[in-house]
Amino acid sequence: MTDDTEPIWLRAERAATGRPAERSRAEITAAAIAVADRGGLEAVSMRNVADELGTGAASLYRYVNGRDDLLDLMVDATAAEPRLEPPTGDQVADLTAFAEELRATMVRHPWLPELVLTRPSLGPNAVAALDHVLDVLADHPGDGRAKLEIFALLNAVVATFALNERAAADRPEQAVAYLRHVAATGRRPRITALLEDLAAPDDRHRGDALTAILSGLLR
Amino acid sequence: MTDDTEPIWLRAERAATGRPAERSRAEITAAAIAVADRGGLEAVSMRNVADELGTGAASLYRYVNGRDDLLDLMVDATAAEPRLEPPTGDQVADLTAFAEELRATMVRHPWLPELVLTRPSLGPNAVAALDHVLDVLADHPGDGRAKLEIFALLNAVVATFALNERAAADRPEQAVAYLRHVAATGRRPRITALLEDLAAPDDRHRGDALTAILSGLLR
DNA sequence: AGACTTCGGGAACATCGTTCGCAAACTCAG
DNA sequence: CTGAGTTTGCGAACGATGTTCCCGAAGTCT
Repeated sequence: MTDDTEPIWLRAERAATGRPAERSRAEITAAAIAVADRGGLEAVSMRNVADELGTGAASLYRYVNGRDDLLDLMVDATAAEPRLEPPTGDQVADLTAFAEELRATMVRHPWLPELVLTRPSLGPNAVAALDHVLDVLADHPGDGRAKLEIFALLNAVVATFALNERAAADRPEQAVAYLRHVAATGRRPRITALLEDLAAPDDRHRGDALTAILSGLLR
Repeated sequence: MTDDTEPIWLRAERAATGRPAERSRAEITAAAIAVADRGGLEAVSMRNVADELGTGAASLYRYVNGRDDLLDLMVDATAAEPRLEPPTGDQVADLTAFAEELRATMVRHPWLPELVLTRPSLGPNAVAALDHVLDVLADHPGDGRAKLEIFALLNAVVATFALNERAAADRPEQAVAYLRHVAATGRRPRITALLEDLAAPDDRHRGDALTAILSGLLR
């Protein structure tokens, strides 16, 4: 019997003896991701995922300790999607390239930013990505703690951008509705000016902010 | 009848006519925060909050469109806690001071980081905080879009730190359990080295990373 | 005083995560 | 080949959740 308090990555997938399992963790993860891609995070219920697989909901508990495990598996599965190019020597450029891969993954899976931000857990694929970032930062002075911090912040910043971008795209008026009301009161001139800037066309290209952040962090 | 698609801040609180309400939005928000402070976010159910107030669960829907509204109210209520000191001229220092106030608020309300990260919404108190940041950045070149970005990132970074800090404090072994296993395989020397650095005592003082980020962003 | 409107909240509904228990499917020792 | 042992699949059930309905109670306004 495997310890239930261990992360799922350390629990044995199948038993050597007894009736063989009909499915694998990977299949279940893929089904969960399919459901999420189609209906968002809230659609990822045990019953929905089971339906996607054509099984009963209770069967999932043979592969996973609960819904949380499922979410962890989903996150780590997507962590395999970014292409990890060999370091070029330009640390900031390498990291922004990785960040762009991350962003593309999050566009492909709109439910991902929320999970990444809420659920800090490192699975095998996330460790591979971390290893890649450590590779890029090999020549960088500073201990592992600082580099781990950079990795965490890179993920968080990209996820935050992705989340905000999506919110602005899905409900454009809702996002600024209250700001507009505040501006209308005339009591906060700085907010009013801000709204005028938001109305202007966006000529900045994405990634500027991230480059600035990374430049600061790498000192 | 107020439009249900509007953010809650634009919906009238009480009706002018008819039976007067026995409670206020503020009371309900305070009850929800009390429940969350005591039992975490998942304890914030309509029934629990109603119990805290001594009312029925269905009554809450007279004040709020649903649980999501309640969460928005909670977030904005905490946005009033940070003290907003007048700008000194040192932008980075002023922003890190604000960030420290934010962090303290999140320590007081451990459920807050998750909401801040997941739910980008600006209520009256959040707008006041934004206004303060705009005040600090008054002399800064760059349009409102960039400043709004700085505000969003400031919140996100502080919340990310708070979340990770809490996870590390609550389940210290769980966080690195899998990393330790990866190191034990010997197949990822960079991860092994990272773990050794993590074992060493932490001599960096908090806020270094944020200062670096802000310096980069403010160029 | 009567029409009107809002509020409080018990009851009910759909859905959720999860547990239980048992029949079926398989491995392995003898 | 057999039977003991182990694991899997999963229908049924439990408790908790968010939310809606409905109606009596409690006010305001003409």
